[in-house]
This record gives sequence, C-alpha cells and structure tokens, in this order.
Amino acid sequence: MRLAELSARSGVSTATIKYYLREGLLQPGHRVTATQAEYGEEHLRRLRLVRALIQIGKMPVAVAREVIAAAEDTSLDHHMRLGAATRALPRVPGPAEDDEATGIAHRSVDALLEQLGWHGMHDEPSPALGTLITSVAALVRLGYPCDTAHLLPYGRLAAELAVADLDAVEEQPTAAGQIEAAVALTVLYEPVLLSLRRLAHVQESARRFGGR
Amino acid sequence: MRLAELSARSGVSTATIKYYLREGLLQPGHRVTATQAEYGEEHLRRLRLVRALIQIGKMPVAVAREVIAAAEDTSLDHHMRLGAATRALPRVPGPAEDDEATGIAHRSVDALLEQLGWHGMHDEPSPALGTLITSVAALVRLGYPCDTAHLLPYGRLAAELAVADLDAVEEQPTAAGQIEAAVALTVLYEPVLLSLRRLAHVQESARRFGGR
DNA sequence: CAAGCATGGATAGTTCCGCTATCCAACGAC
DNA sequence: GTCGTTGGATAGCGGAACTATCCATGCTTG
Repeated sequence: MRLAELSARSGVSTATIKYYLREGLLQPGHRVTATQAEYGEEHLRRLRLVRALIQIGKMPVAVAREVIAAAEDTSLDHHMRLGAATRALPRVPGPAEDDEATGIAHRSVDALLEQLGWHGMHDEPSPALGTLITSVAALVRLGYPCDTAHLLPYGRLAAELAVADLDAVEEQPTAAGQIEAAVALTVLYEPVLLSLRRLAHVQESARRFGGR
Repeated sequence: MRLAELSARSGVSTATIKYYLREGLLQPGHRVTATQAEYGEEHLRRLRLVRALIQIGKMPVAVAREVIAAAEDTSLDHHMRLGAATRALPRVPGPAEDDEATGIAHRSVDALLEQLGWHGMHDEPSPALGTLITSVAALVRLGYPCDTAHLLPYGRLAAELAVADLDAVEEQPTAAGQIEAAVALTVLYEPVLLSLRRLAHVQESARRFGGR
C-alpha cells in the first residue's frame, strides 16, 4: 500500500502522515525504489492507534512517541512495559508550589494509599501520583472537602476499574497484543469513563432536583 | 485589594490577570478612581477557580468563560445550572465520521443506557454523549472489546461516583455554593479519578505479573 | 519512448492558544 | 512637585499541530 492509500484507509491526510513519520510516531515504509515506499496493515493499525491517542486521548504528539517507544522496548519485562503508558503520560505539572494546601494534599493522599493498601507507590513514583496531589491541593485551596474519607470511595472504585481493565488486557492472546491493549485501554477508556460520569451526574441530578 | 495584591495572593501574574479580565473570566474590580480598581475576596476565590479549571481541568480559556457564565446565569433553574459544567465542557469533536465503527458504537451505547435505565439522554443531548460514542468508536476501530457487556461495569461505577459527587455538592449550604461546587467537583475530580485509576493499574499489574 | 501526472522527502509557512511585554496617561505617597 | 505604581490598550512571543509548496524521481499510458 502506498502513502495515498494509507491516507485514504485511515482518514488521515498524507501531509499529516508525513509529519508523523518525521516525528517518529510511525515506522517508515519499506523503501521499494529511491522515491517510493510500501506500507502494510501494521502501519495502518499503528496509525489508527496514534490518531486515537492524540485525538481521543488528547495526548501531545511528543508524549505519544514516548509511550509507543516504551511499549515497544523489548529490553523491559512484561510488567514494566505494561506500565509504559502510565509512566509516560500525564504531564499535569507535579506539585510545583510547596504551600500549605500541597502539604495537606500530600498527607491526605498518603493516608489514602495506606488505607487502600497500595504500597510501593513512592519507590518507582508514577507521574499519576504527582497529578493526584496537585489536583487534591487545588480542591483544598478552593475549600472543598477532599480528605481521605472523601477520596476513599474513589480509590475503591478505581481498584474495581483496574481489575476490569486488566481482565480486558489478559483477553489478548499475545504478549505484544497485551502491551498495546494496556496502552490503548488505559488511555481510551479515560474519555469513556469521564463521559459516563458526566451522564450519571445528569441522571442523578435529575433524580434529586428533578426537572419536570 | 489592588491588582498587585490579588496577583501576590493567587500566584498569578498581573499580566495574566489582566488577560483573564479582558477575556471576561473575572469580573472587573470596583473602580475607585479613573485608573484604579479594588478587588475583594470573591475575586480571589474566582481567580483560584478559573486557574484550577484551566490548569488542572485543562479547560480552554474560552470554555471556562462559558462554564462560569452558565453557572452564574440566574435565569436558569437549579437543575439546569448544576448541569452547566456538563453541557459546556468536553470538546472532543462529536462523531464526525459516519462509518461502520461509529454505527456499532452508537448501538452499544444506546443498549448500555437502556440497561442502566438512563433515559432522556437524547432529549437534551449532553456533549458527553458525543464524546462517549466517539471514544467507543475509536476502540471498535482498533478491534478492542467495547460492547455493552464491557461498558456496563463502567456505567455502574459511574453511577456510584455520581451519587458520591452529588452528596458532596449537597454539603454546600447555599444554592450559589452548590452551583460552584458542581462545576469545581465535576471538573477537578476528573484528574483525581484518572490518577487513581492509573495507580490502581500499577497495583493490579504488580499483583498479577508481580515483579518481585 | 516520450509526455505527464503521481509519489514522497525536505522545508517553510499557517493557525490557534495562552500568555507576556511594552506603552502610556492618571494616581498617590513622600 | 517628583517618581514609582496602577491598570487599560495593544502588540508580540513561543509552542504545538498541522499544512502547503517545491522538486527530483519514477510509474504509466498512449
């Protein structure tokens, strides 16, 4: 398949595909002559994944490159590669300030992890932990309840989600498939989850404050 | 308080505050002379909210303006204003394409809403519904399991979250406080939830594929 | 086999967004 | 009165994600 066909089948313009090739998000096609290259189904699939990460997952192009590179790094073991998406992702600047609210947030989160029985979080710190603390600090600063008691139900539900997610990952037969699934499901279920929560808000609000 | 003090207490530069004033995200201060204005605690609070929406909630400035305007629109009733954040928000372009995957996604989502007993979703369509369908379509296109059976646990957990969220909203004593809380908690608990899910993935992955 | 259009690599340009820097006239404390 | 401060207006900047143009090659068709 030539670049033009790859473009037609993916719905991505040739100019954008060239851009992704430049940025290293896509393997170059097999050069068949000095000025022509051949692309296969795996390029199409990869392109769809990249597009989904960027458009649906709102991931910056540079981050998508790192995530994909980590997922393909065969020097890491299975567990590490499964965590590739998690580690490369969030980019909400960690707790930059060191004010009172950040301190409170830090303590609330530590207590939460303790109560959930999640250990080893500080050993290989996931950027998600920084994002969590920053977000809780923002809530604290606005005076909203965000102590361990309020966070705990969220933590328990997150744990349930993780079980469902990992089940879905394990449905994939091959190791490489599991890695890709971990990346794709982690990132692409996020808008699903947030949308469902928003819709549930509408439902629950209607139930309580019932319009008509 | 003068602009400089507002800046110092919020940690936002005066240039940025002026920008927010221009963009209508902040009420102008009370003009005390031709060239000076006085700001109060409510300006500080509002500024912190705006910052949180933009930095933590990753909301575009223009969207933050709409959300805040809707939340303050006293011509709407309580239920409507509580939904202001939900309706003004997501901006993942709705299902633009109309391919096979989108059709499958549409049917899966409809069946899901049916099984959850969520009705009236199509009457005043929340943009979250469009985001949901687009995201599911992307998963379908990549060949991942995303049928009603897979989505249902997410829906149920979202419903549980909504109950907890609305409980937190109802803790606020005043109507205006509830509106602001609905906006702030809807948006600012999103990174909290996603971070917890990522951390839970690490835990669950360690449990299953356990490195050491 | 020549004409002519398609291919794909390189490079520069465009658009949008979220600030940021510069001016400048009016204030106000010393 | 002097001089630093305030705050409104305007223009500029830097990053991100594309997008448009150029051009040498090469396949294709009459």
